[in-house]
Amino acid sequence: MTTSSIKEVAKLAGVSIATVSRCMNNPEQVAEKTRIRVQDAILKTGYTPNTLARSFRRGRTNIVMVVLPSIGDPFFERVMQGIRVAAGAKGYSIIINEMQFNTMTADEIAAVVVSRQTDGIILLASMSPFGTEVLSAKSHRALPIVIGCETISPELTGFPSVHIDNVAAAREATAYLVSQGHERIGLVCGTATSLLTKDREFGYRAAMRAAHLDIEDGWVVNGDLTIDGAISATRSLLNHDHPPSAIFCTTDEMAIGCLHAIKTGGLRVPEDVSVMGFDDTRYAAVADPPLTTIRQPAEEIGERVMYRMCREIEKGKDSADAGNQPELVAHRLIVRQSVCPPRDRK
Amino acid sequence: MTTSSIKEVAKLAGVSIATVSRCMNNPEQVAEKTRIRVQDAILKTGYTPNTLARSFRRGRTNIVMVVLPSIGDPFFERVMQGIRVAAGAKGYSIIINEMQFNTMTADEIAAVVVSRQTDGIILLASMSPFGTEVLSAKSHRALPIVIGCETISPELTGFPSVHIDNVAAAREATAYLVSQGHERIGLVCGTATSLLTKDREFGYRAAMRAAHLDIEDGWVVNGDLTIDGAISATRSLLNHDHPPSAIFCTTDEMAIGCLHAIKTGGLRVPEDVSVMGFDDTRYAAVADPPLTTIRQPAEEIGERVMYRMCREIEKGKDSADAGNQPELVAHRLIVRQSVCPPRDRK
DNA sequence: GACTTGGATGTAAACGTTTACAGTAACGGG
DNA sequence: CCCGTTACTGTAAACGTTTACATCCAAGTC
Repeated sequence: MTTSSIKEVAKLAGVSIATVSRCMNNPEQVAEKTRIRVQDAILKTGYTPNTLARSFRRGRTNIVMVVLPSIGDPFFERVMQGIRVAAGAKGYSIIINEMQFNTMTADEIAAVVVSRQTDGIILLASMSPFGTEVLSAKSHRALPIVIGCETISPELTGFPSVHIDNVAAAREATAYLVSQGHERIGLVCGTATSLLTKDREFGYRAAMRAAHLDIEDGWVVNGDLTIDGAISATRSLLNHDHPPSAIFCTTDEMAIGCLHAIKTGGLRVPEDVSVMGFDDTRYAAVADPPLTTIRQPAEEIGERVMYRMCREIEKGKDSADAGNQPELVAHRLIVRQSVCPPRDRK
Repeated sequence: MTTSSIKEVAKLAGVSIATVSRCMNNPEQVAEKTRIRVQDAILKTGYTPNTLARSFRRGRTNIVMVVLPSIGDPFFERVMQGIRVAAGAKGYSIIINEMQFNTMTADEIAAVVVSRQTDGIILLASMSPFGTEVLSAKSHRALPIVIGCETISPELTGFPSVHIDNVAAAREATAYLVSQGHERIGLVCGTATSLLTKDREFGYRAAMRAAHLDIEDGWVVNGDLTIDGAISATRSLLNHDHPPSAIFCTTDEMAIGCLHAIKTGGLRVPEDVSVMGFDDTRYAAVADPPLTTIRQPAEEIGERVMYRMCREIEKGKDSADAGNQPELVAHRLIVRQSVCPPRDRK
């Protein structure tokens, strides 16, 4: 059965197509009795508007795309949760695009931008400077972009964003380790493309400096954001001439791998080595031992990012881009059992 | 700067818009020298086709939607991986929709179906019978639906699908527990809406029957597919008058919660209680102890589902629906360290 | 009763493509 | 030299909406 269009509804109801269209979009403009006649006709024909035609005509889709590093990340699940409630409230649909490693290139994103399939893009993944270049060069028309979670990098300045203060949070986490008596603290950090973990690294270094503690060569090592990467990173830390008594992982995901590597190496957490995570994903509390970590208000970030996006879309092209200060949200240190004072206090 | 359309390209190149269109879609139909002239013009104007207009005109979007229970699920991440490579190879984009608990209703899905925003739907989540009813009732036009992972339920018969044999896999898992000497085996299963975990429950029961083992009241308990749910489910199992010596969780996610509940209850895994998982997510190998589990070839499922979808889309409406046998893929028992013979062999 | 007002509806253009069809020019064979 | 063929290109309609504008009619207003 072929799908029915507005024309058939109009014929059946004995009105023009304009009236049918008005019934759907501005019901208050049409007289009550014709309105119910039209609604009857809609029911009878089983009519549903062709979204494609509508978006085409309107020039907007009411869809926003969110780009995230990877599906299956327990942290972004929480962010998405927030995005979804906000989107629902404002009548937007969201589609998700994964930028797994190199799966989705900046070019592809730019293609989406330019081809007007979405009204805006929420970036939860960091893009290489090259990527953002492409993005701004190609998208002549100002398609709204809002950044979430990610720290603002120089190239991204000018885009609105909402995130925690990653530097401060990492400083705090490191300071907590120091306050427990640790002096040899290692870092398992992310790849160079992940700006936000770079910020955390920066915070860690700042805290170490503030505490007048040295960072020996080989104490900060790349865990590449995966469990396996964190495992080998941790092993190299444990094999160090002066192995750290505490390890700060810039991500809970990596902390999971870190715990595993320490335990399979025959050491105990936290008695032999303390471990600190970041994010507070749902696995943090059930890790063995439960992870001491930094909690991000992920749902809140999601909601605020989406609301911000709505404002961007609605304000259109006219108003000048004033007040693009990043919105900062509050993080929180969650103390569980993966950190304790070092054994060999010297 | 306003976005350029095919018309401007045509004007600049001194040809008609039809020729420009042909250059993009059937380049072989246009003479070489005009083709390069047009391509020059495209470059100069920075023209990119308006996807919305194109999809509208063509009546297809080259987008398929995949519906999954939840973003942030480490198992579906692997399936998505497979889907993505297949989609890329065939020139499709995919958009993801999460059916978190009741977030996305069958009605909403049906709306997408009917409003022609996608060329097909891949269902990785089970839908209630009610849901599928809605789906088939509302989608007059035959929009392709392919089911992945999920077992075929009676209501879904007729839709193509690819998945493992969940019943057999669960039977095998249970049989392995039995082979290790366990006689008191509990089950932490999913909710009633999750058909596939129901199938696993069925397999468990079949294996118990085959081994002439009783299932006492209270030995199968609903873990509701979450970590927290599994924790309370496990606690109730441990408080049972005759607590099981082994627990089979129909999902690795729940097994993680199960491990945690056992260990915080002061018991050891596997010495006091053995635990068996299902899925082999990336957390299984780094759990403490590493989980013995059933591995699903998730990437393969994804790829095959997507290829199947392509065939459905391309065959169109004409050919009869012959050969909708579910495609079965092979699972595999992965033995790690969360299962050992029971202590108190009787 | 003529004139204004305003509410309800219809008419038709427009959005940016694709594509059936028609048209043109060049060319080769008779 | 004419005709048919081929290769290319242009014309215009169509896809299903939305919406500016025109039209119509009933109800006031003086």
